[in-house]
Formats: sequence, structure tokens, C-alpha cells
Amino acid sequence: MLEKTFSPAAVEASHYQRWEQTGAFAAHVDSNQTPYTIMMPPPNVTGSLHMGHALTFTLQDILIRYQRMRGKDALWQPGTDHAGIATQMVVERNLAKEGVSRQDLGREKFLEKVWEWKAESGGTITTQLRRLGASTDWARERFTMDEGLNKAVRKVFVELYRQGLIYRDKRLVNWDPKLHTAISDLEVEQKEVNGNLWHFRYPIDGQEGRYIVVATTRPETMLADTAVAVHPEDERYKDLIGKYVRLPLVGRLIPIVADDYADPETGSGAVKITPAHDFNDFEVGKRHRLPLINLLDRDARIVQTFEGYKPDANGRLEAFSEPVPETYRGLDRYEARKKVVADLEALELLEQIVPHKMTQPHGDRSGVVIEPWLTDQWYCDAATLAKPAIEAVETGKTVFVPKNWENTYFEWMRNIQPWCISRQLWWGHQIPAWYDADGNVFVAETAEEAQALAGSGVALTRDSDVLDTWFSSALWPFSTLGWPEKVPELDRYYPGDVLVTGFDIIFFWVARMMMMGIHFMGDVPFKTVYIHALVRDEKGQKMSKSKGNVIDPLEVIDQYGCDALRFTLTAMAAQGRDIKLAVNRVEGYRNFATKLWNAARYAEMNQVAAVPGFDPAGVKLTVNKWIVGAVQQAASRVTDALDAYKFNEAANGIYQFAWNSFCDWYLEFTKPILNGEDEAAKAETRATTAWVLDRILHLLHPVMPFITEELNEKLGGAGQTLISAPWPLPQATLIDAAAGDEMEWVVRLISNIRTVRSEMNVPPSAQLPLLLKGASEVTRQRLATHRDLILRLARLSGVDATADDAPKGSAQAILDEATLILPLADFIDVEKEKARLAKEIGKLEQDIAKIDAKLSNKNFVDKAPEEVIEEQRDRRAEADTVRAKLAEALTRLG
RNA sequence: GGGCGCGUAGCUCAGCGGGAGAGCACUACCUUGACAUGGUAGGGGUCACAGGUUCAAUCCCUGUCGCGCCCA
Repeated sequence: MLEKTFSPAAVEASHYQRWEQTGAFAAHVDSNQTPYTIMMPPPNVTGSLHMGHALTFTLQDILIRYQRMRGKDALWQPGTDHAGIATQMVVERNLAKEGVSRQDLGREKFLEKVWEWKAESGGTITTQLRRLGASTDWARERFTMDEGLNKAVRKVFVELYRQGLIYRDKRLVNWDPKLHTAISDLEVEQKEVNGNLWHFRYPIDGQEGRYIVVATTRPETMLADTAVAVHPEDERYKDLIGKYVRLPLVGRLIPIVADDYADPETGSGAVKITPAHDFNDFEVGKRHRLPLINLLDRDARIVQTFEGYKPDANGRLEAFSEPVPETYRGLDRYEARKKVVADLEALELLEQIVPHKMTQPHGDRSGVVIEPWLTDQWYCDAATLAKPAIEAVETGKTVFVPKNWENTYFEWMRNIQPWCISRQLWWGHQIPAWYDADGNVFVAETAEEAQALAGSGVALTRDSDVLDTWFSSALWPFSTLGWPEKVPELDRYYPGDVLVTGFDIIFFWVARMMMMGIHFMGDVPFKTVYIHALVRDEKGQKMSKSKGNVIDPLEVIDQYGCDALRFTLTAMAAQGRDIKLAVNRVEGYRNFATKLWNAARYAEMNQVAAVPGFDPAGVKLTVNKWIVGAVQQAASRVTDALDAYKFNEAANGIYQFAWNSFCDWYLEFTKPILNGEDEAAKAETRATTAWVLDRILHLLHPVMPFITEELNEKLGGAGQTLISAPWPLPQATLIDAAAGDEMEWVVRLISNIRTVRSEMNVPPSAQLPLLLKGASEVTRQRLATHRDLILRLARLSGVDATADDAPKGSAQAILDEATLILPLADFIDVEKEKARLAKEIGKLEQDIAKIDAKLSNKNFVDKAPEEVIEEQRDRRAEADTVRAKLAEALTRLG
């Protein structure tokens, strides 16, 4: 006997363990079944499960469980990402508690510490994934720093280098002065801040007393100015183009150049150019072949000596150096700013300070202001790799769902910049490049090969930098399968079927997997990209620790059960809309689990048990034919929804069937049968009930795996675990339309009587007789068939057809051709019943008037399709019949 | 500034050319032999606003207002 309520905590762990131990999650590379692959976006190894994970992994798990039940050889490839900066920071923070820095340890010892940390704490997220019910093939779990994946990374790097798609370049990068590494554009967050535009007077060389005013948001960079730019059409400055300025504080002579970049509307219209410290200025510098002067060190402090680079006629850079005015050396960038402003003011070269709103780049990990900085870095020629990746989406080889995300993808891919792939970190894939004493570079997969390239005896030093974490993530769809080894998994599981992820990662990851997958595998990495929503709090705000509005999925699971959380996220996962999650929604769906549990409990109490060999096509009773057909409709709704990634429709489809059809009506309909004497009918009904319940468990299993598996086991489910059971495909032949009509009529009859009773305040305990006037033969037949359940559910003492008019003091209602008469003189308040009928009639008259307006419109009758006109006529006739009968009933009340 | 999306019942959201829907909340009644984490019935919406297309617009188009996100 089942307990009165379902206790998720008691069964979740044991079912999960059993699934995992019996190999239910495993893909079978030798199987004859069609493969179905989902590559799990590897969560950050430092991470712990948040609501966004809960959503994305629930949806992936639903797809995998569904396709597994459809008979596919399902591979859900799990793993974690080594997350370069994040992991290095975590380990450094731990070391700092012992007063040790990574520099104290040295690279090798530090990396040992990272691996130690990974062994101890790196399993947090995968343990939590198990609590979510994720049915991934754990035996195949990979880590982006695995030896195998490292091999893939080295091979890819070397091949791209040899193809000229990876190169070393001196360019401006986004430099994080706190973490001491370059970061990619995507790791930079633009934030609006209140700043100033400082207007400075720069003296024109050779024209005593004449100045040009430049406006800047970053005064300190003036020390490294190498030009002033004005717009070529700007009348104010036309005569100054080609002249020189004597840079204050430094004394450097710099040209005034004409460039469209100078906006006559902004500031003074003249802009100082610092090519080594601003991305726009860098481009201006290139156009005018200006020298680049580096002003800052890796901490964003003023250098001791300016390092300059002067382009020659071929654009090659030639190094030079210049002294830095002594008083600025070693100053932090903000101290330098104050001093520059103060010094210029003292020289009466500060014209004005205008408050100015601007956007400032911040490192997404460190939070500090990012410095554009001139360094040597490795770049990947993303523009070339992007071309076939764009084409693959244009031609539909890869499809985005919902489709509008293609725009985001195209927008970024068509304007893609060179991808800076080197990072000045220790934790990550070290770049497979070696240098000789002269700085010549040798790129090879191993030190031995590099040595061979350089020639024996040449002393080589390996590049100390590592690759951007996303470089290894980009290979995930094939590196996890064993590439570059030629293993059967590659043929079988590549390309994957669908990638499920949030839109925030389209650039970081989806785009890069597309580029690498197509380049190295010759095919797209996945056929579909399903982009789901972000989970927000109930007010629509992003969940964040600082706001304190975080809902912890594990706490929700503890409180309401994993199934309730999964169902909630699924039911709210409508395409194209963020999920605003409120805990009371979870409670509501927990109640659904309870409802299902109790339906099963009821079934058990009534000796309902699966009948081997039960044939749903062979049932005789109308009520059973009806529910068998309704199961098909539910199965079809759920199946179609899952195939179209409409997760919310799938959840609602099974919810409505289980609760509103099966529990609310079928179980109530069949109570008189189960309590009756007809043994054949009882047996058929028990068998049908067991079968329907079993179908519900199947259809619900992908969304609510635990309760369904538990009930399947408790009810004896044919000795098979649900996770491995076949999916209930809808069978149209099992739908009996006549049975459907008949039971729907019964539902309407009962609902009608209940409404009248309720509105007339008839006590629920009172049993009333029902008379039907004008009932057709079909209606009489139906009445006879379902007499018992109608009496029970409508709380009637009897039901009979009659030819007589309603007795005095009757309440009346209309059901198709028949008038329902409830003689309730003892209860009825005639005035109230009159009012009730009048209200009904009023509603119908409004409907009729609306339809009449349409039908009398000549344009409508001429132009609307015939079936629409016909439908309106039918609706009018029906409404009019009911209205007439109600009017008659009203008259009879006197 | 460019792009994407959203404004439908008190709340959270489906629907998307021909009868306004769900869950939660609310009101009334009900401890009826599965379930009060329940049952039955009910109230509640000029589908943001203004134009246009159409026989017909919550739905398509244009604009306005408000909100969110992404990119510069």
C-alpha cells in the first residue's frame, strides 16, 4: 500500500543510483539503433548548481530521456570546463590564506596545487547534476584539461598555425591590470559611468600664443600622445592641418592630422591621439603611420622609460625609447591623471572640465577598468573560419530554435574581430610554441618536434602563455569523442543532434564550435541549436548574490522534490521569453505530483493492476473506449511538443490529461463500475485504468523521472524500468470519436446540473430527481448507459425522460435538444431562478446579436470562406435554440 | 546610435486573423472511502495606446508610449 503522500527525498537517490549502476545512461557505440547526441555545455569546474543550470540541464535531460525511450542510442556527453581565470583565482585565493602566492610556488608546484584542488572540489557540480536527475553517460565524462583534450588542442593549434590561421601579432589587447592577462572582447563588460571631458590647450609649434584645444576623458594618456586629429572639413582647424603641436609636460613635437574620426560636434572638435592606449586612436595611428608610445606597465602604472614603436614605410615596427618626465614615473593611472590635470592647470593650459557620461570597459572577472595595451599576443583568424560557419546557418545545415537567434549569430559572425587566444595565466593549455634566443618561433605539438624544426643544439624556450579556455571548449563536440584518434564514436556521434544553451553563450561558444567543427571535422557540430531563456526572479530581475534574490535549486529540491522543480522549469520554458520563477509555482506543481501519487494509490486500493497482454483496442465499455482515445490525444500532444522543443506545451499536455481528464473524470466515472456487480466490466475497467496510468507515467517520465519510476516500480510496471521503456507513440486507430462525443455529453450534463445546484444553493447532501424533456433517442440511450455515474456525480436521486412540462418550482437548463428539469420546490427561490435564467438568456442574446451583425454584413457573406459563414450560422442556430428553450422555461416559472 | 524582444485576468504566463485561455491568488460551498498538497461552483480582461490593411484584428503593417536585453 502506497503512503499517503509522495516523499521525494526517500526515493530520488536510490533510483538515480540504480539507473546509473545498471548502465541506463550509457550510449552503445556498437548498437544498431540510430544515435542521438547532445553535447553537454561543460559547466565551469569551479561552479555550483544555480537555477540557470537547473533549467538547461533539465531541458537536455528531457530530450535525452525522450529520445532514449524513442529507441535511440542516446549519448549525453558530460564534462566540465577548466575555466582558466576563475580556477586560477580560486586556488590563488586559497593559497593567499596561507600567505603564499603562486609566484612563491613557481609554475609547476602551483599547477600541482590546482590539480589537487580539482580532485577535491572539482566534483561539486557533477554531484549536483546527479541530484537534478541528469541521465548523462558519466563513464564518458571529460574535462577540458584531460590529456586527450590537450592532444586535440595542440593538434588544432599547430594545424591552424601552419595554415596561417593562427599568428602572432603586436596589437592592442584588453589588458586586465589586476589579473595581468589579456582577455577577449567578450570578457569585457561595458559600464556607463559619470566622467569628465577635460579640455586642454596644446600650443601650436612656431606660433607663439596660439593653441589648439583638445578634449579627452583620459588626461594621463596625453603623455603618450603622438598626434592631434581634426576633421578634414572642420573650418576652424583647416589651416592647422600639417602643423605641429609642442606637447605640454613632455615637449614632444606631434603633428596635427586630418581624420574623419575627429567629430566636430564632440568636445572641441580636436582630439588627441594616443595610438598605444585607445582602440580608435590605434586605427587613426595606422592610417597616418604615427608612432605608438607605451605609457603603462602591466599594473597600469606609468613606465620608467617610454617604449615606442615607429612604423616604417612597410608598416614594420621599429623600437625606440624616450625618457618619461621624472615626476610621473611609477604613478598609478589615477594618480597620474590628477597630477597631469593639476600640472596643466598650473601652466594655464586647462581650459575647462565638462561632466560627461561615457562607457568604460571592465573585466568580467576582476571588475577593474580594462586598459587597452600594446602587447605581443597570439591571434586566431576568426574572420576566415567564420565564413563557412555563417554559410552553414544560412543554408540550414544548422538551425536555430527559436529562429530569430540566427540574427544574433550572423551579426556577430559577420563583424568578427581577430580572436586573441593567448592568456598570461598558468592554468590552461600551454601554447605549443618555442622560441630560440633570437626570438624565432617554432610551433609544434611536442618539444621534440619543435627541437627538430629548430635544429639540434639550439636552445629553445617554450611560450609561457596558455590558451583562452574557450579555445579548448570550441573543440568539445569532437575532442570528447576521442579526436584526433580515429575512433568509431566520431563517426557515430558527430555531428550532434542538438545543442541546448542560453543566448548569452552564442558568441563565446556556439560560434566557436561551429568554426572549429566545420574546419576540422568537415561538418557542423550540431544540427539544431536550441536557445532557451534566462531564469530570473519573480520580479524579472537577474538572480545575483549581491541582490540576495537567488533561489537555490538544491534547496528547492530538498523542499519540494526534484520532479516539482523540473516540472516547473519545463512548464515555464516557453520559447522566446525569460522565466520569472516564483517558489509558489514549484509548490503548485509539487501538488500535481501528489495528485498523481494519490491517483495511483486509489488504483492500488481498487485492485487495479497491469494485465499482461492487455489490448486497448479490445475494450467494450464506452467509458474505457473514451479514455483509451484520450490517451492517444495526450500522447500526440506531448510527442509533437517535444519534437518541436515546445517544452511548456509538453508539460501542460500531460498535466491536463492526468489531472483534468484522468483524475477528474475517468476515475470518478468508473467508481460505480468498480463498486458494482458486473465482474466483466470491473475487470475491463481495472485493466484499462492500469494501462492508462502506465501511459501517463511513460509520458511524464522525461519531465518527472523520479515519481514516475517510483510508481512504475510500486505498481509492478511489467518488471521494466521506465527509463528504458518504449515511448507511447500515439495510435490514431485507438480514437473512437463516438465514445468521445458520448462521454463529453455526460460531462456537460453533470456540469450543467452542478452549476444549477450551486447557483440555486442546493445543499450538496440533497439528492434530487432529474427529468429530461424532449430527449432524443440517442440521449435516452446515453442516459441509460451512464445512469449510475450520472446519479453519483450529479448527486441525483433518479433520472427519467418525460413528456410533461416542468412542474412548478423547477430549475431548468438546456443540454442540446433536451431540457433538464430539476424539481426542487423545497430549495428553489423562484425569483432567484428567474434572475438566473434571465442572465443566461441575456448572454445568449448578446452572442446572437454579434453573429447577426456579421451575417447581415453583405461583405462578410460575399467574401468570407463558406465554412466560416456556415460555422457562424450553426453557432447562431444553436444559441437561438437554447435561448428559446430558456425563454420558455422562464415563462413557465410565471 | 544599431539590433532583438516584451506590454493579454490581481500575479506569472500561454494563445496569435473568424467564439478571450491556464496555473497561482480571490469568493462561496464541501472533511463524499484516492487526494484539504483535495473537490465543486463562481467572479475577474476596452488583449499598452493611435492609425492602417481586411468582410473580419489580441493576432498582420506603421507609428507612439513604457519595460528588458544584446551590440557600438
